[in-house]
Amino acid sequence: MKTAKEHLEKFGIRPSIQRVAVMDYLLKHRTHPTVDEIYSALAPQIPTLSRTTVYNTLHLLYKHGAIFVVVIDGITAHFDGFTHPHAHFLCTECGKVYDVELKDSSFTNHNAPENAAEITDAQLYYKGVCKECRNKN
Amino acid sequence: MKTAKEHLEKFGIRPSIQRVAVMDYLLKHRTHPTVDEIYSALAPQIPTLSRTTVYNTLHLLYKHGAIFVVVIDGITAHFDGFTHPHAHFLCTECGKVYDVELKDSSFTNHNAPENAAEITDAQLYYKGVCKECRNKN
DNA sequence: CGTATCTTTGTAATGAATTCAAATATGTAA
DNA sequence: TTACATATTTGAATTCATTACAAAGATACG
Repeated sequence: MKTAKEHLEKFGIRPSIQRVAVMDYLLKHRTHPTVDEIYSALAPQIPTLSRTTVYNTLHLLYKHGAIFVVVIDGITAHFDGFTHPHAHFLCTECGKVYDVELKDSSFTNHNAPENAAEITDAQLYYKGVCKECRNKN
Repeated sequence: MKTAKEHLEKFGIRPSIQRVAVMDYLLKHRTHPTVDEIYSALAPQIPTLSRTTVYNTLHLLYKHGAIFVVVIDGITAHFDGFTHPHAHFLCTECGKVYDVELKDSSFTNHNAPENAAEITDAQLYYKGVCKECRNKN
């Protein structure tokens, strides 16, 4: 696996300590963390870290295509360092966001909006109940 | 076109004045309005109308499958009274949300999440710049 | 008519996200 | 190295969509 620093440089982003830490966290934690989860995890290592920096960094990473932003629950943004085409599944019971492998990823092109001059992002979301939650009841 | 009242009854929702007004607005305005747009449009006709009622009503309609909720810009929810399968396209310049006709709508089944016990919703979002905005520059 | 239930209302609270200006760090040229 | 411009980080204050909640009002049903 490429290091976070290499990742950033690949996307033309200057690798500051904070940026490397955020990128590294996203590469190592495929759990679609929120800003607060990222901030809380990194704050002990970087005591001066500010929430604003986490926001700034995530915006920057997104703008350069280094991460996905997953706004699936309508409340909080989740972040994903895995940028190969894939969909997401939100379990509305436990709130977890799962990756969904695409067996057919050609649909995004087939269905592209006619009145679009440019498409920068395409996301496929599922909502429902995951098997773990269903088995609990 | 079916009336808003008939629509609500079809989905098992009691047609109060406020609910009919919201449903009617969504059926007649295919612009994916926000809560505030709906509230502002209806407040003159229903002077006692509360924003909370609009929220309550939209939640209820969504729960009964009478409308779509489109959270595409990550900030504000947009509402859609047209519930046949279709995708959405957000122009990041003007903020408009467009309907996207699906030429191939079978992808949702093909790509359904493996660890889902139940799927309640599937949404396909595009982001980019619409032709009108591109032509302005 | 009376009571239980459903619906609406408005205020207050929540909390994710943004704004902004000051402080700090980094890169570059002399 | 030093000096200066630029880039980045920080934290406090603010914004604003959404939710919580309890009281008021409307509706259904015996």
